[in-house]
Amino acid sequence: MSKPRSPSIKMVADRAGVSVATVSNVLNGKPSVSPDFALRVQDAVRELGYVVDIGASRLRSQKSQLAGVVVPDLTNPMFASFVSTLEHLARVDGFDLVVVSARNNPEEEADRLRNIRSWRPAGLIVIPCDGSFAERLPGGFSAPVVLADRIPDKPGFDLIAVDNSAAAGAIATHLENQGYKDCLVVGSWLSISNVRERWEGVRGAVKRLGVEVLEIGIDDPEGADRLERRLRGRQLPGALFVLDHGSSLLAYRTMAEIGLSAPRDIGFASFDDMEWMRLVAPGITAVRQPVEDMAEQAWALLLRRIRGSAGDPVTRRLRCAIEIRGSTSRSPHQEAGEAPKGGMTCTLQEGRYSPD
Amino acid sequence: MSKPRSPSIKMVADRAGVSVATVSNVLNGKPSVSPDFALRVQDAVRELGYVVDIGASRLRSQKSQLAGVVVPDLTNPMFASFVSTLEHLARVDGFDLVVVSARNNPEEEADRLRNIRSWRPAGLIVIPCDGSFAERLPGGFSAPVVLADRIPDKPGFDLIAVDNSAAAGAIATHLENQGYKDCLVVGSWLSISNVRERWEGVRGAVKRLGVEVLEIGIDDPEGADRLERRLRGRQLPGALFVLDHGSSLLAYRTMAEIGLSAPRDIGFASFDDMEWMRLVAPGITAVRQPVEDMAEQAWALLLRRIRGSAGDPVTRRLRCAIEIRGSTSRSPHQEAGEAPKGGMTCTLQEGRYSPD
DNA sequence: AGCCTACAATAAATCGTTTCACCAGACGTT
DNA sequence: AACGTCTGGTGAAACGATTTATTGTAGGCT
Repeated sequence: MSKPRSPSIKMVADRAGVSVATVSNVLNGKPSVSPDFALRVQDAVRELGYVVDIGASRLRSQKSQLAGVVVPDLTNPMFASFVSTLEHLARVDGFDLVVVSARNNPEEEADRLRNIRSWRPAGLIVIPCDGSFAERLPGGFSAPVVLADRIPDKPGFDLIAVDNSAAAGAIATHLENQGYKDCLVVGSWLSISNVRERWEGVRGAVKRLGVEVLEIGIDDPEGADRLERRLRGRQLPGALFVLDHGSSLLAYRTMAEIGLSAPRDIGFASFDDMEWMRLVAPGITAVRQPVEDMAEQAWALLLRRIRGSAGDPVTRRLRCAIEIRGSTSRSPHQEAGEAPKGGMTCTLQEGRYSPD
Repeated sequence: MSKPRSPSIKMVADRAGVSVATVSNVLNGKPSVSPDFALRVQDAVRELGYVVDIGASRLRSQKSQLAGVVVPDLTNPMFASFVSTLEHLARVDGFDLVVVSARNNPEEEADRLRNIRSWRPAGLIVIPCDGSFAERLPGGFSAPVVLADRIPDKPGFDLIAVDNSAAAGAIATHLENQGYKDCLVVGSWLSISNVRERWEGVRGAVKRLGVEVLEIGIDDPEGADRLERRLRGRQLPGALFVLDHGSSLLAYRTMAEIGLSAPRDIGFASFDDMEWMRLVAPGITAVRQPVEDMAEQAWALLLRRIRGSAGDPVTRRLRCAIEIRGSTSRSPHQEAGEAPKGGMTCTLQEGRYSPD
């Protein structure tokens, strides 16, 4: 018993009693094919359960209906919903997606990028692992590439990101207005552009608030130790502002282990507003990023490039909202750890933050 | 200016001064090609930045190095890490993945399944939306299919799932042992097999504990209303046990809005142990599913089928662990809402749960 | 030398499509 | 009737790879 092959266009043609060219014309909605022939073809297609071989189709027509997506980590909820939105949009335009995760590893990213080329995608959407992305993009890659969320060191790419600096600055201003004197800013790596931009946003926004930065890496036990030692030290900072999701989880857990509670012992704010941040009591003040918008814009831009729109690389920055919740409150009535009541949402106007 | 095409094997052959067949032999590590020719080919490959066209390759060799993955919802962290693990494993075996999300919609799932056929994947791993999956699988689909996490109504598929019944039963027993008198069991849809199995596991495990079930759907405002009304009613149940992640988020939020706190006013336990459940204070008692194991086994099984292992469909059940935390505690010292200290992990022995 | 074997390299067929050039016939015009 | 002009349909050539069959060459053996 030999393996059953999928029915080919030739079988359809035979069964319908027409030529393969006619079948192809019917399937691609070409004009100039008579209604009765079209019907016969459609019947044959249905009876055989025929579906086009998209690989062969692309090979001949040189038109790829595939886009590649590379993200640093699929298990990060933000990237997951980025991909999910992207996939939906792409399908609407008749594109399929091959999604790969670089698992926060530049080498793995380079490998995936090389590998993805062999699919001959029409375009790529990439959230790079780090700034040196440009060096890892295989030379002579001709399909358009749109970067999202993070900026590479070298310019020259289309880019959709959020206004990290303004959003982080707004949080810092909020902390200052709340009366905090100093703030420990924690992030994974400053070599990741958005973390760096957030840190710079903090520094640029405040003058009275004393700020200090701590890099703790990604999944790095030594970084976790450094953070714990810092939080156990005598000079506990007034507030903690964490610049990315992974670090937020770690920091919040570390605080709990030490026995620090926000806002009682220390103020706590985070970039990346995750589901759980409004479930804990009190809720955690955080920056909410417009992930769906980012995906939407990235796809729209890529599609334009695929369709052939030339022109200089575009950079677009989307505005974030900030969610003020109990974890940064210094007014006594919030300290009791009452039920998280949603808090307050602030949209940033013109990149500025209106004081509390 | 015409579009630059990717270099083809022919260009490599020309540049190396050999035939295309030789290039192919070198690239596929065929024996019987002299070292100096191999070297010349490799040089040419490097100079041109050539990568094989995987579509053309598959077309000729009839060997697909692609597997399809269909999940109900990519933004569910459990499925996200399932996919992430899968993707890593597949790459190790030289496979690529095309991942699609059905967005909890059976029709969309059917559409994706049809569409994915045109890629001629070597196999499929599917977490079905609901029990009627079998009817949506396109007829005459010849590649092997491995289902994960959820059982279809009709048997006949390879299946990797967790032992829902035993794990849910263990939670119920735990609640009973803690002295709870009755428990409201909440899940999205009992038509989803694992939710149903969990509910049946609860019913089968306990005799003294009074149980009652409530279906609230997925993203259904009316279901949310029903839950809220039930929790505001006079007869507040002693405990709440939520059977899936989406419902857990909703239930926990609803409790907070009403002003109910666990375990003070009501016991609270959940299937699906998510990051945030040990971050809130007190931590939430939950079933921890072996997602990575599930992905591993699913991939291993699919690979065996792809390689041609015949035989009857296999069903494998993996054992869960349960995390006992403060949210179901009736001993007074935990009520204070102290820092979540990790709680206690229980591995289920032989599917039985040893009492607290 | 003559013959057989083993090895290296190649030419050509093939996979499932799309596309291009062409063809037969119907139709309209003078 | 002779001549263009559509119209609906087909055969065959690509696309970029792998695989099979074939060729040429060198070496070993009698």
